[in-house]
Amino acid sequence: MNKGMTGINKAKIEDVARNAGVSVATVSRVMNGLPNVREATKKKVLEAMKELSYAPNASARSLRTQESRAVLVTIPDFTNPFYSHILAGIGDCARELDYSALIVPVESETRIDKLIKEFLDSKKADGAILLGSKVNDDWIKKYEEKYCIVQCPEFSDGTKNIPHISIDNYKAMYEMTKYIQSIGHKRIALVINDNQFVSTNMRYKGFTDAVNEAGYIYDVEKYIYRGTDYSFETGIVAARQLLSMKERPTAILCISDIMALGVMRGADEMGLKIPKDLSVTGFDDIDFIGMFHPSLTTVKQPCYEFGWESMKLFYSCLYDEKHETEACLPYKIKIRESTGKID
Amino acid sequence: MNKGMTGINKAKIEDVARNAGVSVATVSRVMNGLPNVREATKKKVLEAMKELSYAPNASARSLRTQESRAVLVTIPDFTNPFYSHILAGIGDCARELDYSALIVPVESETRIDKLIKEFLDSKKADGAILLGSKVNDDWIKKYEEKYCIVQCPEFSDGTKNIPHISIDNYKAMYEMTKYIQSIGHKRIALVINDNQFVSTNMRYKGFTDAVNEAGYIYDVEKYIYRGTDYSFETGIVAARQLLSMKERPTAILCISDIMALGVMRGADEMGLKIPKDLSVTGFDDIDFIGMFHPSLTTVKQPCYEFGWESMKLFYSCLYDEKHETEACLPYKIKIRESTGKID
DNA sequence: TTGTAAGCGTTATCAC
DNA sequence: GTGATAACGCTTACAA
Repeated sequence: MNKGMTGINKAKIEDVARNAGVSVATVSRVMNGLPNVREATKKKVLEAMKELSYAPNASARSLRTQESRAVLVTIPDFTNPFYSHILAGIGDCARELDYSALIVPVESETRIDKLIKEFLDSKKADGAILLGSKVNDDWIKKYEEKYCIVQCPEFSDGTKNIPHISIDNYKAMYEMTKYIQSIGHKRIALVINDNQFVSTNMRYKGFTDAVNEAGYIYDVEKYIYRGTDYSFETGIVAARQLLSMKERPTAILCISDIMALGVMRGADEMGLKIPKDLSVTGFDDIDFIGMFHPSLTTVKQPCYEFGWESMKLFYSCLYDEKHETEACLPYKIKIRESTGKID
Repeated sequence: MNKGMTGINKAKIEDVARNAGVSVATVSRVMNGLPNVREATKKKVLEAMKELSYAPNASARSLRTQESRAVLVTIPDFTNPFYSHILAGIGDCARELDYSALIVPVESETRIDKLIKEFLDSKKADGAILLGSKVNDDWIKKYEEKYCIVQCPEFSDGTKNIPHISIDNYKAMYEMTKYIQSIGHKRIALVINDNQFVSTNMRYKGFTDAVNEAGYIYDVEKYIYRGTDYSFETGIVAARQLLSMKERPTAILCISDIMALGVMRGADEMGLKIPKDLSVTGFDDIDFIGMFHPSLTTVKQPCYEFGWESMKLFYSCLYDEKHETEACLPYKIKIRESTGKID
């Protein structure tokens, strides 16, 4: 290294000790707020530290204490706005707890697997927060005993006892469906996908239960469109298909906002007005849907809190003897212009 | 710590050495790919490492080598999609170079200042990549000699000699304006803001130079709206004001996509059709503008590459005796539906 | 080609 | 209350 090598003239604990006329042990005690240091001594040390603008060496400390005070965060897709607020929450909370977040983009399960091994075994991080775990990511169990792992806001099926943060996806979708029914809709469609997220399954169940309870439609499945992703294009295609049924739905519920925007576009192409001819709902309440017209009725997920609470839970797992293993955060149904009454 | 404390039974270099029947020095040589190791010895060591699933302790290594192999990345706003691809680029390249990215959200200059001091002085990171530096962030100079700092894609005025990555904002806006003129527009407006980014100033100059050269309007400033941010709302307000002038502009250029979307909304409210009555352009080409109608003509910034190249430049600053101090990446003007000919 | 040993900057266990 | 000093796990002269 060229620069940074300049660390040569950086003050170390020994320098502070000499400058304050005490031993390194005392300096260490002051730094770490340990008891049994006379007030006058403490003051001397603090002054010496300031004078030398001393900063303790993180590696030395980690080596000695066996903790890195860093957390590995694996993120499937940086460009998905859904994760942005989560990262912000993790980042802010980590800072508060004096932890560093090592945020690493990963696309495949095998890569996450390797990454965890690499970062945790080498003690670059004390544990991990995994964003977007798939239902069958059972390999996570391997690490569960050795390390502190938090999953957010998805979690794998075989790891329910591993700490995780989420909302009650079942209840959210159930409630949304009930709301749509309450304003008169009977033929209600669902746009979903075949990914491996636990949230998808839960939302599906919430929807079908609500529909079946109402008893309006006999074959729920006829009104379910399954895409392969959460995309705008999938939404368009879904709308085209669902809206050309002979008995077309009067409401289309989507498991993502982006899909819902696609559905609205598809409906628009077919000359349908929202919400007069069709009600549409999304899921997530991502930032930029505020720029669309009509504004979208959706389920607001507490993304920033997802992040913040994940970090807190992570910390608690590491340091508290007794700690929660999961947290279910409150969501909020946001009723806006894209849904309306049926006469 | 509860877990992670389990590091007790982790293999260390000494264990590998014993297991392979060699000294720790030899194991270290093998690990680091140093020459002068007999092939047979190397094989023995590699086997022992695998058998014990040995992972070198990062802190010990950092302490000894005086390098953390981590880079601090300060990001003003996680939720701004513009930064997402940059982070992805940094993350991927860092991984390639075996570096960790410590991504920290920061809102104020003073906090960045503190953060740099804290992370670099304590050797948590070997240097920093600063996202979104303001023109007058001259405090950065303090660190320039001691540490490797890269700015991207904005940079402060007094630090032009400090490594940075960007596009030629002047040229991009100049070209865009020329294009708009080439399709017949004479009264061209600009929506800008009073932030402290160097890119804003450059785009402003590019615009005014192009307009003045053409000589269509005498008072360029009359057609410039200055907001306080890059927001959708600012775009709406700008449109309302600009479009109610007695000689209203036939084209409105914006320095961000979001603002341009706002302008389109504002124009829509006033009953104007795009591009028949008004041409609109944005800047950035952020992902989700693809979902808007009409599709937006804009300047595509190479965000992922911004990130990737920043990381490469950072690395090069650290390890290459001779290295570039800046990189100007190619942008691309994307002509879509929001701009059209004037008869 | 390989081994020995010093040292990186802390923390923590003893003495005093 | 305070001070020596032995780790923590690695890299790297220097010796062999």
